[in-house]
Amino acid sequence: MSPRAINARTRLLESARDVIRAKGFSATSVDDLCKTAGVTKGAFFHHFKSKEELGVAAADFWSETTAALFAGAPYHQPDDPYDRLIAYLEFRKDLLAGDLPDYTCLVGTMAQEVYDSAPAIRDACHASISGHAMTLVPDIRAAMAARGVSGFTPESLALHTQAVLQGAFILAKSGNSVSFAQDSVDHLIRYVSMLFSQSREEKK
Amino acid sequence: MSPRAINARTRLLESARDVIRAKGFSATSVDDLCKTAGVTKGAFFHHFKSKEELGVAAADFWSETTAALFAGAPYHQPDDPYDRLIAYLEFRKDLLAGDLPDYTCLVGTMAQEVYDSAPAIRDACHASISGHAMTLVPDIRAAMAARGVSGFTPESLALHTQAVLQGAFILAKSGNSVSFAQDSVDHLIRYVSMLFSQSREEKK
DNA sequence: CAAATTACCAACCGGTCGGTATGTTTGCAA
DNA sequence: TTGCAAACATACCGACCGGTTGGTAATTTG
Repeated sequence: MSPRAINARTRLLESARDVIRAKGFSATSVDDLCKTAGVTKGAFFHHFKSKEELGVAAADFWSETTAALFAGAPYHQPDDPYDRLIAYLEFRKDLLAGDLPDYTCLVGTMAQEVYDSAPAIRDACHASISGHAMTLVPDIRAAMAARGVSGFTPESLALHTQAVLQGAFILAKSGNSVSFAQDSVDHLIRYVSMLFSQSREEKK
Repeated sequence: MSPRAINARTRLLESARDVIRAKGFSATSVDDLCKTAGVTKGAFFHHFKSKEELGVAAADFWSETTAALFAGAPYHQPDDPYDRLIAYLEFRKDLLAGDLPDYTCLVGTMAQEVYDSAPAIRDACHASISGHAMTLVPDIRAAMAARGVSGFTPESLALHTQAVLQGAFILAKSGNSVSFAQDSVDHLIRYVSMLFSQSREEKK
């Protein structure tokens, strides 16, 4: 790929990431993206055969960049799987900074909009959310085993953390304040810490 | 208001409720709504001065109809506030039936899309979510007092339940399966039951 | 009952949408 | 140097968008 190609295609994907998070997928026009990326419409349709294909590519791009972000994050350092899980949630809470469109989730936003009109985008969004959740499963499974916790699957708890985060974004958007999201993540952290607390044998 | 008016305006709001939940706000055209409601575009702009005003009216309509639904629901019957709270969550889980667009939340869908392009709609959505959440606060507060639970506000827990539900809808849509939502509500019920379990004094 | 108001309609408007047709430029290989 | 494909740019299209128009029919009001 030539240097020019890297710039145009990548800049379009970065523009999609930013503009779609702010305006939504449907309300974002191809011209919007071209203008933001500083390319022409011809370049757009050279790299993506349709707006829908860009949506899929944007979801995949999101998967890759967020995977790199989380892989390099410090929450993997604790030795205990449970501590790593809590550190992950604290890390997610710390990410709730800056302007609203900067910390919300591209694929959560898109999935809601296109789930019945663009199945390909929806599937890419699901793969992104689910794929990220699955990175938590080994630690959840190990923590459950180490502390004798049962009654649910590791996968369901991993997905539940993502559900809380997605819901927290919606509350933050509608209420126009990040504090709604922070409060919900606090409840999630409390839930996980209670799930794995040593005194669970006390439950009736 | 004349019979004719009731029909056209209400049918437009009902169409908005159904079509927007399926396609999203931006992707829903005024012509779509008119065709679904069986009225002309002139009638649409007679009742609503803009598409945005319809969005606000649809959010308000949603608030009213869901308030009536929950007011008449059976989860208010238990004598204990905690039991009522659990019954509410079970009721929400029972509502997860039928096709996806039938049980998802109109205002959660809209808020995500329009939060920076149509503040009036966003505020109406927030009022709807928040207003419904606040109906849970008295029971949460009473349950906290009765069982000596503290460490968070009743309001934050009420909003957290809505965050989980909104996030559950996103997972259900992206994964195209209601089971994702049901699993998350199960985790929420487990969280609430642990919060108010009698053995909480065991916590370290 | 006449006047005013509301409810509604069909046709239409300027503008924007996603997408295409047809170039021109660039980088690289032979 | 030339050939050639990929990487862009320009100009444009038909369809559709939200919204407006001028008008008619029904209802309410004094």
